[in-house]
Amino acid sequence: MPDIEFETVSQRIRALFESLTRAERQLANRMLENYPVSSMGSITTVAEEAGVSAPTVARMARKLGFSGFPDLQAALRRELEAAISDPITKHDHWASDADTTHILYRFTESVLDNLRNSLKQIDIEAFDRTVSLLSDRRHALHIVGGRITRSLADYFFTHMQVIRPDVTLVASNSNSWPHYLLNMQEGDVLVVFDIRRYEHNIVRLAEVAQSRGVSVVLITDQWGSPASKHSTVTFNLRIEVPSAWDSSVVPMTLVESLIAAVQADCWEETKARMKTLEDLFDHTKLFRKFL
Amino acid sequence: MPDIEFETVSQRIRALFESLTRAERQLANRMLENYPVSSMGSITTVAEEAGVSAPTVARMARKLGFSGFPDLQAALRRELEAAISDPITKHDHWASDADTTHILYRFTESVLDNLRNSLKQIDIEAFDRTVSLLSDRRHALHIVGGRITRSLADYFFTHMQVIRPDVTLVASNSNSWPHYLLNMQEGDVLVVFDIRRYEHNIVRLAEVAQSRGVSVVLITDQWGSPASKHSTVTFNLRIEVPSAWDSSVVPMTLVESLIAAVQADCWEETKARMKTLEDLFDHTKLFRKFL
DNA sequence: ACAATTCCGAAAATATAATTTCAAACACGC
DNA sequence: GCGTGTTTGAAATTATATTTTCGGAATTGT
Repeated sequence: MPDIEFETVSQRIRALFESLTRAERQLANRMLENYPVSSMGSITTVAEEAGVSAPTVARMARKLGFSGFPDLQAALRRELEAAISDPITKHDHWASDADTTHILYRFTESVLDNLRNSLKQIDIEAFDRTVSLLSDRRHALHIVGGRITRSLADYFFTHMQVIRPDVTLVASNSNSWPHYLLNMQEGDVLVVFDIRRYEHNIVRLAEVAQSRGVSVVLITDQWGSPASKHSTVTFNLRIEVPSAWDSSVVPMTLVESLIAAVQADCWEETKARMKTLEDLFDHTKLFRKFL
Repeated sequence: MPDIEFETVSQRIRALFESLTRAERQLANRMLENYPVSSMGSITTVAEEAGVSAPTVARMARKLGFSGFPDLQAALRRELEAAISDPITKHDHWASDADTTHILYRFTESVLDNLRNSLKQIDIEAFDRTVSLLSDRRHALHIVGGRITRSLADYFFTHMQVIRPDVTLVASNSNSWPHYLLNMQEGDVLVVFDIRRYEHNIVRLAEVAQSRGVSVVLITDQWGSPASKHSTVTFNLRIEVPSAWDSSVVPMTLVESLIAAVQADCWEETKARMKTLEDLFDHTKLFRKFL
């Protein structure tokens, strides 16, 4: 039986997380996922599902302050019973307590909404077409973002650079754009990020690029950047959140999905490139491996 | 395993109720009361709580079509898992049925899962504490990221820079870190992004910073960067997705939530700063307004 | 009321779960 | 790199849970 009665097991796991070892953290993560049902089976089952050994589970139970695994389970059952019989069960579950008004909760709800609404509107055709454009190593890829979207462009660039050769990040300072345009060939691809407070220069860049035979992929918001007049494919994403700024979460999700899809398309080459990259890192000792 | 797959245990109990004997009915009633948690303990406990003997419970499990009591329990766990996760998951069929195997769908589902699982684990206290740290204009704020998280750090920096003065983005090239450390005062705040393939240098940076009296806020993954030993607050976020890389969507959501919260805290000052920023943009015509 | 039948739980037998032990693997400081 | 302390799971051990057996109690039909 635990010393401190009013804590839930999940709270305790989170409190002790830092002091847990690798295998224990792996278990902790599994336990918190689908909590608490994922810990309701036998110690063997729980261990297997978390990918650790039974003794690890037993040790964990002790660390959490229980006399053993069965004791922990009993606590979980009591919690579950309380939670289920509680009329306020409707409570969207992941909001542990009465905090539905907390900014973190409202913000996340809003992001979840945006994700669902944006993604269901995306034309799979358009997505696949974009993936082919990005996978085509015969043509160079250029990426550009604006004041805020610069980071997204940078993120996209960092990954694409590993996946394939001939990837350029266009500096966000528009003075040097003519130089970049000079290097864009017919058939090249330009990925443009432009969300509201649309930037005039970016629109012009897209226009010029397209006029020179470059395929323009535009990632913009639900209202649409004027650059869409000059784009081959356009993605309109939801970006509104309870904040003074817009959210880049949905655009980032799209970017990562594209990365995942392109990477799958070019897997053989990407694998080789990643291997080389690893070697380079090892060699230059830029960072050490952990875990 | 039951013959008929689509029935719930409770439905089966009710269907067979008439054919049950006295002791069995007593047990059945207890099982349906506080269903299904009341049947989650050991057979002995369940029997005791229902006021019947263990063999009765075992026989009951067979009557209900299971191979034994453990089999029944497994079925209950599956039911419970489905019942608990469904209301949250709301598989909104936002995809046109056929495409549930498409990478875009799978990726987004995975992101949604990560969001729900990460956010429900965040300690609201820790979040609020971080917001106070970030809102405190008496102390400078430093931000640092690694190879991949650099973009995130940059994104965070871009926004915080507008909200408040004294914000520094620490260059990701570790050669210059001593210079940055030199400028960190006791009481300053350092926000560190470090997700897996943890970077040794970053861990050291956190260590040195903390030893010099700097509050370290660490944003890491579910396994936890070693830097957490040197941090004041740690956020463990889920980053696994069906891709060769990890996802930064959840970290970005946290970053944006923090931005929104800090901005609300410092609203008067932020509003003034945003106004000034607008004027500066107008003046230098760095970009033109649309909409 | 009294067999015949079914039901039920104590106790034994069996199966499974939980814990402990311990040696190999690992991370970490020097 | 090299030794030291920690972590970890396989295997052995112990504890517990589950099932089976079986005789007495309850129920039913006549």
